[in-house]
Amino acid sequence: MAVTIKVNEETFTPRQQAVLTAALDLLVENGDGLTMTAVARRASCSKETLYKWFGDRDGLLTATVQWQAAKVRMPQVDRTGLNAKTLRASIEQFARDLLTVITGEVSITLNRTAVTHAAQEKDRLGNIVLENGPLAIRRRLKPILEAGRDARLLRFTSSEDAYRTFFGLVVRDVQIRLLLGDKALTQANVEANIEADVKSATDQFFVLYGTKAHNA
Amino acid sequence: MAVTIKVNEETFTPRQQAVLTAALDLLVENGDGLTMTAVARRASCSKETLYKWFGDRDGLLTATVQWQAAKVRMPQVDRTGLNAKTLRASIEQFARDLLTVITGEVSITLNRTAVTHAAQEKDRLGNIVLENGPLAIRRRLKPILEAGRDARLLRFTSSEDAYRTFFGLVVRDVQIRLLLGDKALTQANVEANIEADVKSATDQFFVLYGTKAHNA
DNA sequence: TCGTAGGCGTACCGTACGGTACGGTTCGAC
DNA sequence: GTCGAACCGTACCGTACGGTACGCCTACGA
Repeated sequence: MAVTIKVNEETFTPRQQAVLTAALDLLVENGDGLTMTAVARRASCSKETLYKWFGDRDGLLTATVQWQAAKVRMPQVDRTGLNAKTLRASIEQFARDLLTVITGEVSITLNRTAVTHAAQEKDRLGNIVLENGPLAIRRRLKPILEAGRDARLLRFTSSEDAYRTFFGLVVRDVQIRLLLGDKALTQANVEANIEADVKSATDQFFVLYGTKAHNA
Repeated sequence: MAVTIKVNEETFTPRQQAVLTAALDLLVENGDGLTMTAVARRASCSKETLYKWFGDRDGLLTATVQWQAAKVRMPQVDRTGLNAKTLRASIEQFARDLLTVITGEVSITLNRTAVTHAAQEKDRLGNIVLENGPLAIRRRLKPILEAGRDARLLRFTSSEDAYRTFFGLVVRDVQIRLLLGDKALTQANVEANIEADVKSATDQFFVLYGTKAHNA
């Protein structure tokens, strides 16, 4: 099925990006109450322009989500000179990036929008978010994990399973609770605990998948 | 802040339950395209009756979600005669229940609805879903975990952390992918793997939190 | 038998919003 | 200077939907 996501192939003009920014801002503020009129007013452009550029409301929404989601760029971790210490540092970095992203206001908004979209038999936004979120991390993490295995620092049969376990250990119930608007999880609250959670998740991951050599 | 959720205190009449069933069906089918007219037609009742019974659209939605969510009943596990074998069986049962629930069509629908709702500054549905989903499991699992610790079968400092790790190991990225409409995760696909996932998650949980005595 | 309550079906109202049309303005090309 | 393209602002249209009103039917108690 090969979901192909066009990203920035045809870059948006600065003016268009300003419009997308306005759309995202409204999305973050008012949730799904995004109306074409509101975007036009916020971006000081005419509705006609919106329709010319993005086709229809869905097109604008898709462009916004795609444009924002593509901005999430996980720092590349190099796999040269891999040893127990650098491996752990890399894993920790991935955990940190993952937690930082999913707890961000923008990510929450995009995920909510995509979930709402998916509730109407449309999976387009969902795919975009998946592709630029979890799957992006997976693409980058897997090679690291496999390098770790090759260096006899990790042990697993399926790197897919190892990745998903990592995801679970890091994310736990944080994302779903944030998406559901759990008041007990304030932004500050979560962010303050990120470092501890990162450390804890990494530790647990190494307990499950590390070899004896991993804490050399 | 003590979020109190009234559940079935004032039970719905059979007729009302029929209406709620109709509403849920529409929710599952059409996603968020739930209109009062559609519910009225489906339930063969008048819109006026809907408004008399539920106040407004939000009230109907809330009643539907609340009523359905409360139906999710995790089988009670007794903590008498706790030993390594029964503890493992209990944990496995929780994992199975959790996975079964979150992969169900109804649960996906309710969660999507609640997320959509949360995108509009309303956390009411989110709280209901949280309360009857993850938190319900937590309430029932924690005593088991603590009993396991008392019996020196488990070791942890915070039962809250232990619970959340359990949640992560079991759910991993399944729920968010389902909510986002990931086509790669079909219902059948997931359900076929539940048993393997349950076993795997339980094993990992015991590796992390079990004492030497746990596999007696 | 009559009155009343509950409820069905339908018509109706108001509004919000997606989408279109159009006049007016800016600006660059020639 | 003139033309045209791009675009702003606003007015406008059609429709979908939340919410209300009302006429009619049925059941039931006096």
